Amino acid sequence: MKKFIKVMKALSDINRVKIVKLLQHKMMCVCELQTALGVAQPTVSKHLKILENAGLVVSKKEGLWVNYYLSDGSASPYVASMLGNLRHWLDHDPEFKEIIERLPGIRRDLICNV
Amino acid sequence: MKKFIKVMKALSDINRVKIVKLLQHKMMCVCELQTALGVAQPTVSKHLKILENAGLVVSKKEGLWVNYYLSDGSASPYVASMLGNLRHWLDHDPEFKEIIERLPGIRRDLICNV
DNA sequence: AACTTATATTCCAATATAAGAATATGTGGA
DNA sequence: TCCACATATTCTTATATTGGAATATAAGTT
Repeated sequence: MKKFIKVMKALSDINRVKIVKLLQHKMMCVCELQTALGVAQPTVSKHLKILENAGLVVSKKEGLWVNYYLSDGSASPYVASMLGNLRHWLDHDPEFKEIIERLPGIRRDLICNV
Repeated sequence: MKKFIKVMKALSDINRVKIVKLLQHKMMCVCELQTALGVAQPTVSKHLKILENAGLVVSKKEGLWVNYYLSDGSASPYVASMLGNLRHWLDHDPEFKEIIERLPGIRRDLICNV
């Protein structure tokens, strides 16, 4: 029960849903997500923590960066189902398409001082 | 987008999920739901409004009572999918089983002064 | 070790949510 | 019309959530 509510809450925020949709295209670090969403860095970190806690995303520390990926859904059937559905849901939503179109230009080697 | 978030938010509260699970068994009026959940009547009414607004339940006024039913899912694919999944999800959750077991004894002719 | 950079955490303010008490609304019956 | 009842709404309070500024942490570089 708690698990289910956690997943629902995690997907109740537009920025977190945007993160999920973004991660469908490629793994991303915090600063890339920050640029894509246009919010402060701590805000992104906190949203990611909520998503990770719900089992929707996983993180892998790689050097200075922390890369975030969509989870494989093994956390729970709720996660698996929602990630599956979200693979096509909202694809035609203008609010998303705009971000996804900008996505190719959002690269850490342009944002950060690699 | 707004529609999706609305459905997620509606299902982010344990009492509202309980209402959905209860309505899977039979249509219910507010006072029956109130008894099943053990909360104040206005609380139930407000939760029902949120669920109805998300398209998850529908209400039909019948005399003095307002009966609530699960919606047919036509409101959106999100509603259809979530209602479909919730038909089996959480069935074995102890917090739910307890309520569902009490359900046969919760009848408006015993609660209200018909 | 000192410095830089990416990310996480803490703290605070603004806003949203949830709950119940009190009240309003609407319907049926006397 | 007046009353009783089921439900909805309003109001208030307590709590949760969101966001950003400031700060802390961790890793790489020199």
